[in-house]
Amino acid sequence: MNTNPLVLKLEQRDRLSDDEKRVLESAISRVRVVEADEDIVHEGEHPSESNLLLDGFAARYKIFSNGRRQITAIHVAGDFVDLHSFLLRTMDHGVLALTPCRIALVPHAALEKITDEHPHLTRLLWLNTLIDGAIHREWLTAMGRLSATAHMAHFICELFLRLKTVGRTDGDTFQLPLTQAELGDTLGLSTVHVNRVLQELRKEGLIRWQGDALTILDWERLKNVGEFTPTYLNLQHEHR
Amino acid sequence: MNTNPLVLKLEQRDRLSDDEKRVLESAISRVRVVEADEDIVHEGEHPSESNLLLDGFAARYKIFSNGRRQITAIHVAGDFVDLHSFLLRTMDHGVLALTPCRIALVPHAALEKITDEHPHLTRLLWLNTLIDGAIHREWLTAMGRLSATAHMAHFICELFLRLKTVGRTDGDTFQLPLTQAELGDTLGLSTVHVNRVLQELRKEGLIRWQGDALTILDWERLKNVGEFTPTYLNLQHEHR
DNA sequence: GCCATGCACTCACATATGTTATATGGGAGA
DNA sequence: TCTCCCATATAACATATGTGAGTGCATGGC
Repeated sequence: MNTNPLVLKLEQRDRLSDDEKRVLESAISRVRVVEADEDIVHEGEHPSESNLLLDGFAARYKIFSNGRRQITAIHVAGDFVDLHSFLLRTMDHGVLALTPCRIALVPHAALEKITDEHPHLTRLLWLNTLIDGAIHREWLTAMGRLSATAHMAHFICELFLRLKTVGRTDGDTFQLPLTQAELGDTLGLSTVHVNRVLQELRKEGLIRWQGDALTILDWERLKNVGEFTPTYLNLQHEHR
Repeated sequence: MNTNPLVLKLEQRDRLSDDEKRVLESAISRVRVVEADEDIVHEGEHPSESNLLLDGFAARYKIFSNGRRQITAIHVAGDFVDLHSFLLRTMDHGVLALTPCRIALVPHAALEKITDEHPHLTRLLWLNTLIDGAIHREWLTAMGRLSATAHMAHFICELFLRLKTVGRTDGDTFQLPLTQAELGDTLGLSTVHVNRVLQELRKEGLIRWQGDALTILDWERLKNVGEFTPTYLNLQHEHR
């Protein structure tokens, strides 16, 4: 199907042949739905298939014994939430559905077959995990060197662009179905401080956020506050 | 050669055939030396070869306009400091030599050939970048949810284990050739606070650090302070 | 129509970490 | 041997962010 958001995402970065699209499509063994607040994959598991998110929002997370939690990635349609488990084998983190999620399952056996027979497609899947890594690095620098406000602005800019490449934005508005507590776990902040920071962005006229709908009111200024440069998202079309 | 530290590193995770070792070896076009404090790769570049670190310490980093810097990875012998540039194309960060570095250059054309002809070896190279990603995630949770002291302890534990897998430790001692300022850029702390935290770890009898030599005096307690669990380093031997 | 629940929001206060400044000491070069 | 320089170390103070507690508003179940 044309609407597979992974295909959309990959086609932003390189050309996919019809044959490759067919191979990707047929690698899917089945589609399932996971309810909000349920784990898509558990930490410590040894899965035999990877999960491709078709619809919904998901988060990779680690928890400490004392209950503290850190979200290390937010995933949207078109993201392979645990493609790495194909080679890493043991999940070093859990993956949580933040909303109801529609998920395509891709058996590791099918992935192995792709790596054996389709070098170019393999490189694109590899690329996919490399972009995850680039995002991790960007988050690291944002956590380490940006103020809480700047970090929040940066996060909003990133999510907007990522959703846009898979056609899930509506003008300057997108769905942000996270609670402030979840946002805190994402940015490494307390819930109270998340709230403070949001008030500030609103007061400055940079964003509106009501219900699930977040609207960017002033992209230029938001980008500046968050010192956001999207190079790391690799949105260029290149032969890979 | 047997001493290629990348081979050592990969063999910790899966079996490498003699043929694969030969292919890896012959993918190297030449070896060069980079002086301490020089860039191995510049941000924004579009390199046509990747750099495999044979000896020395290197760091991936991003800088902001105002001079603030965040180090997103520390690399040691056996690490491919920019294998991802093969597919990402544009460097979204720089790579700095922290000490004099001996580096093997692997042309992207050679990597492309490997992906065309050696699926299993390709998976192992992919795995290599996935481990980088796993380390990024671990750093994210450490930055977001650990105190400065715990974060430092965690970092020391990780570096020790990574050096150990490539045979660069001496008992409980290893070379840590970073200044406190560089450590600060790594952990997202100020230099002053790095110093405070180090005093604390010393006072607690957890580490000794004189010159470049860092000795772990009490592994168990250091591990506990840093809430360190090495799952994410994927040190298990598995078929991949 | 009531209650329980979860979430956004606020306040007062606590503290980890940043900032600026200065002192000390060792190594590299003249 | 004498500087100069850089890194470590410490102190006094500033501030961003965390903590604990509580309010009020929706929403959904019964």
